[in-house]
Amino acid sequence: MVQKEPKEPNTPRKPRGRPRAYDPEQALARVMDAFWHTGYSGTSLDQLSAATGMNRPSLYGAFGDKRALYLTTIDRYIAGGQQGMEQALRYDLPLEKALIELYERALALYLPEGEPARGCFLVATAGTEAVADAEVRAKLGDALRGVDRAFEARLRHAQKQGELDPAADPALLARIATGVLHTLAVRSRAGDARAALRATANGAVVLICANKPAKTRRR
Amino acid sequence: MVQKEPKEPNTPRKPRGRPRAYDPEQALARVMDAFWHTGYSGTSLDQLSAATGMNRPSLYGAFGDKRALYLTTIDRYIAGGQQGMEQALRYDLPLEKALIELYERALALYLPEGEPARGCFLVATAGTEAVADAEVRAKLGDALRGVDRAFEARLRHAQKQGELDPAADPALLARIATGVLHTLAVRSRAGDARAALRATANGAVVLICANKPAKTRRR
DNA sequence: TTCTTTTTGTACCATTTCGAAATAAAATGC
DNA sequence: GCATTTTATTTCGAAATGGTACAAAAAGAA
Repeated sequence: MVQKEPKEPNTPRKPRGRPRAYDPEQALARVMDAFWHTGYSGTSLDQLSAATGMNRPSLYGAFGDKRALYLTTIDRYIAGGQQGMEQALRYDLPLEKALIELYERALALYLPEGEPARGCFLVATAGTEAVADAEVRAKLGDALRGVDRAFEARLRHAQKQGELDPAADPALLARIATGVLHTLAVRSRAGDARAALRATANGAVVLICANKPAKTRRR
Repeated sequence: MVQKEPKEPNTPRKPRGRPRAYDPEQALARVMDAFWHTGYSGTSLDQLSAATGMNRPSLYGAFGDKRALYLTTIDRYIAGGQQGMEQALRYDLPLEKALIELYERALALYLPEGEPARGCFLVATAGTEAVADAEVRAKLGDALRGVDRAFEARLRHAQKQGELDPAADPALLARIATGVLHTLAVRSRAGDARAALRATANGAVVLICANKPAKTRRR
């Protein structure tokens, strides 16, 4: 299943049959963009075909039917999101800076330069399908909990570093922090400007970090 | 266009032709439920027909095409939401109680007893269509700003009452408060349990109301 | 009763959509 | 060169979808 690139000096053996004319990774990215734009139900196989340059049978052969293709893009997005969060939630910076960095990256993802605002792929597409599709719902739930956990770990770290009141509840603050991502996701798709979203995020960061240790707290 | 009910002693004149076999209000409610469940693109006219008991031509005659019907349900939801917020954001209660009351009502809406969780109609359906449909996007944006304004007005009131630090930023706190609704909307569709959502909401209320006036703040 | 008005219900149509079969093409291994 | 393997392209077909035409039905008006 996994295909080594010819770049790799390992297993330079070429596969047997006709080489594929597309890059699966790139095709998946295009598919994801299409779903991102018009949602799962709102995107036809023809649109996916046009977006990838592959025709329908190739699409089908490579990734299975429409739903399987969608589930694959979900996994892809979740994997990328986890990686992005790890990179953004800088443990070597003060909590406040790290959170601001993360939200800044989220905004870059939700509002790509020059393109229409698209928000969060999961919130915008999986959120819609989640009620009628248990598997999508499960993936969405797992992803959300993963984000919560990443925030919580970072907040616990800050708490140990003395940046956060020992009495603060990292699990709760984490869910709030995730919630800020959700509202950014929703609002960006609703047409809110980048500056407004940034102001909301920055304000939320102040609020989350306001649980300073008692010493520093008094004004 | 507007039809007086025979209940009204005013204009008891019955309309001219064959009486309609459905109640438009109830039909719209059923249509909204259907869209709520599977989204705009994911819901076919046949499903709407089945949900309302009306056949397609009647649906078309009464509300126009599918998109017009959807836009009507959006307006309906927004109107109901505004009314619900006014009722929930009790000005006669302490801010904290009022916010908890509001989130409790939101949860009742997002997780109806005995039925599958459905979240917020706008976030779940309009959010998906918003990128490709400017009119939906505009309605969604207006609705979000309306919620923000309602929260902000309530927070300003609390500030005047001395419940909130005069230095607090009601506009910002309002956007956070709306954001809590957004995360409840997303998480409920992702399958989160009511208790977990309630805990998140209550915790957020504490955070929002933490901007107590200086006198009360110490501790 | 008969006519008019409005809604309903059946049937229909054009298009889209998803999927699959069949065939052609491009590469490797022998 | 020929067989084999894998992918690409064309084509087809069944079902679903959104929308509409038209006659029957149910009411009031004349």
